[in-house]
Amino acid sequence: MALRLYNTLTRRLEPLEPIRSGQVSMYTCGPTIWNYAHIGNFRTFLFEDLLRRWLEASGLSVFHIMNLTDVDDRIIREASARGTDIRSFTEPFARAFFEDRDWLRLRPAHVYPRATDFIDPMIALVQGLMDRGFAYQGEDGSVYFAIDRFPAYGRLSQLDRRELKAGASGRISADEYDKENAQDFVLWKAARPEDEAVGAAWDAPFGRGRPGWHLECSAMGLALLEREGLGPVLDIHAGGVDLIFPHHEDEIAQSCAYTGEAHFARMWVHGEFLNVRGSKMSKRFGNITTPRDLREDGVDPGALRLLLFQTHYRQKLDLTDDGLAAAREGCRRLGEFDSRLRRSETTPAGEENDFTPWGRNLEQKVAGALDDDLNAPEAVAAVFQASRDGNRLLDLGIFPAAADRDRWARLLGVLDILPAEAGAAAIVTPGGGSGVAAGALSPSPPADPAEAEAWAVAWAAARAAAKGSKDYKEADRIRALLAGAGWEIRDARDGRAEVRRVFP
RNA sequence: GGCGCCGUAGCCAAGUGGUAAGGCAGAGGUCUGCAAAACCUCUAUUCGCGAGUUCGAUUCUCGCCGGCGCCUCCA
Repeated sequence: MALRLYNTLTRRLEPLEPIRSGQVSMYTCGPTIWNYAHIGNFRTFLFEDLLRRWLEASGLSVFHIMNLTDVDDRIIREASARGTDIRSFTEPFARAFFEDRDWLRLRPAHVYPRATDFIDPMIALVQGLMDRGFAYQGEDGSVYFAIDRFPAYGRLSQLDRRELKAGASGRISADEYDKENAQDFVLWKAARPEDEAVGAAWDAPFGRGRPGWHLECSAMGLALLEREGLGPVLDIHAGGVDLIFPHHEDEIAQSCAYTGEAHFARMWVHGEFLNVRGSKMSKRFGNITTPRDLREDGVDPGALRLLLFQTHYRQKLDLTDDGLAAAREGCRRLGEFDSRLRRSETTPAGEENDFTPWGRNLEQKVAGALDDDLNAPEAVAAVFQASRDGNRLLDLGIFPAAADRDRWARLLGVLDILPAEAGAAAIVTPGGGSGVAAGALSPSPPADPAEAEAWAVAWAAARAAAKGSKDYKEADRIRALLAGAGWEIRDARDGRAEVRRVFP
């Protein structure tokens, strides 16, 4: 394992050195399930997926936690407006999130803790912080974290070096709560009638209320680490750049003040934002794009993964139609090569040919790139290069050994950027047709998929016969007819032809 | 006001103190009856602009111009 990652905590590339040899604990901040997660959220999840996969491909055993935030202001507001409770309101969005996750081929985390299932650990954490003097109760009944009692506060975001402009973001009114210091953050929010109405209030020794957002991740992370016997410190904590401050800063303060450890996570990694056509996704701009939107537009998840991996995770990325189109074409090409490689003849094991260095080279390039702070664009470049070189070797009649194929499959399995719909091909041999005369075939395909394939194959055979008698006009007519119905014909050099369904 | 990021071919995007990966698009070619697919060749003497350090800078430093993010519950 030679993976180096950019650690936000030190602002340097650092080798990943797991606390327990061979094992990595990873916590990634998940979605707030108040709506459909958008493609920006998923860009972060996608880079985390690559990290997860690369750790596993490197032989590490990963314990991956992703939380679902199912109680917050927006959820309460929306549940309230619909006259329902927060659980019923969030449930469909949790399901939608898992659907989108699967569509984008994200490897499922080992646990998806929901905030409302971890109220007890949260209360214990707040109580512990109060007992240790890090937290106090305001006159409004809410409990706050006193940042001036935690000297390390600001280390992650370099807050000690910055001057805060109160309310600069315009997102929060500074005097909404009763705090000692304007920068103190809330751990436990005293219950309001609106909270009670939607089931967002719980009893606690310090008063009825609900958890603050930052508290959730600390409490769930620590509780799950303990349950798994993994100690009080995470190896990796990841999220989007916007979470550095205040979310992750606050998590560190709460967790470390509670455990007494120097770190909540040794390595903090953050992914950059995805913009859509030049601007940040926001309701105001009406440019929220979700995976389901893209799916409806016929975007292939493999192409989308390819597109996002063609830019480094710490670089801003603009999602555009041109980019999607380009990725779709690149993805198609990789898919063509992949199926060609799978179907090719094989060189016996132990016999070396030009495919042997091909495989070694691919492996070395991809591993080198991913080890270097997850340089996916470079890994993708190596994959394209291998696909071109591989096609050339196959053109020359040089075939891969099983080991070469396995290498390709394993490395592609890490990136997972092949198209979803490959379009199985049926081979038509001249003379081996069904014997059905072209005149007897229907010009339009049957609805049933299996019958449609038989129909296409029969037409292809008829075309082969026409070609055999040099009736090119008829052959071209049939090819056009099939194309119109969504079937593509490719003639091979040996006179055989392939028919395959084309997915638009 | 504070902290920070970015500006590389028509578009997207890696990268290095020693002279520019990869993808898409485009042009020509090989193969083919013609296509498709695949492959080959070509497409930035140049990395926003200016100055400095250096034998040498796209890569380091400073300034400028342009775009962007965070600054208390947004991935």
